Amino acid sequence: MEAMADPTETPPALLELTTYLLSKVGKDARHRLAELLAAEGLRLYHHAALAALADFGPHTQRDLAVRLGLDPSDLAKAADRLAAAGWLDRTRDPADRRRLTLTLTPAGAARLAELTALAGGVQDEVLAPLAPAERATLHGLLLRLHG
Amino acid sequence: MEAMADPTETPPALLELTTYLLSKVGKDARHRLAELLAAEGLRLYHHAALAALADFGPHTQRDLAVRLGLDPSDLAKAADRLAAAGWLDRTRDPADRRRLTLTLTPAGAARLAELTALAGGVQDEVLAPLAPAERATLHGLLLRLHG
DNA sequence: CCAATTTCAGTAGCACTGATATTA
DNA sequence: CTAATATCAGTGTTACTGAAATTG
Repeated sequence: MEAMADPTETPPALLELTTYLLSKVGKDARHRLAELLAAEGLRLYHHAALAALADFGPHTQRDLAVRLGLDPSDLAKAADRLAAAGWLDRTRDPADRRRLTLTLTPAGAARLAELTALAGGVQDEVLAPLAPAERATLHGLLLRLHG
Repeated sequence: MEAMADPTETPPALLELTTYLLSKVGKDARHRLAELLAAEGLRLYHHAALAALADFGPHTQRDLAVRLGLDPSDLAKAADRLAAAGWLDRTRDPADRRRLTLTLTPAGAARLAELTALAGGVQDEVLAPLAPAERATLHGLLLRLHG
């Protein structure tokens, strides 16, 4: 007796495209983390913003938008959210009163650690099919593509 | 003299996350192909729909939506576009007149070949930093994650 | 009367545009 | 007066929701 065809099977022509797999797997990973963050009223770029402030120190809003590839108008809203939660301080630059400087607070650093742990959990799920050495290989290849 | 810090550099904490890289690289690949397709008035799911019909034969709209993970209402519009271009035939199932069966036309098969070539070109760009053997490794790992 | 398929209309989230106020 | 920064309001696209029409 012949096996029933899987009605959700992806077309082989697409599975042969590495870019299709990249897009699909990446979307899935992003979606999973976004769902967890949404449950706490946060978005992926909130995490990215906190990480950037932790790794590179204080930024003006403009500089942070450039670094993260976000629109300045969208970052303004994100900074509102993060400042309201007490995770960053927003202070006028005395030398140039147009600029707002964003600085991570200790509470923000603590929150960042939690979000990073959350992201790590999602990563363990997504990469579960791979052995540790394979994960390292994948990571190295993706780093080269990201550059 | 110390080198100037790159103001667009990604936070290391994010670069250490494989899921971040997957999401970012995947988004970039999808975006590039989507732009090329948009220039011809097409979306990624148009390509996927044609590929599914070529690989698995005729589908009802319902079945095709399930296979591609699209919403049936969105697929209806996509089928409109593809039928209007003559790339698929839409016929009522005589046995169940609720169902519309989608069948790829020769013109649709020809168009699919063009779109696949387009996708291959994007893939060559995206994967340019990798040697052929590395591309094969990446592809194999992504296939395991996709399952 | 209920369920499945297709289709249309409308909603929420997200990236982007344009315009404005403030300051250099 | 021009340019830069931050902010606000609005647009277009995408994915999703709800409902209607047809048929089983």
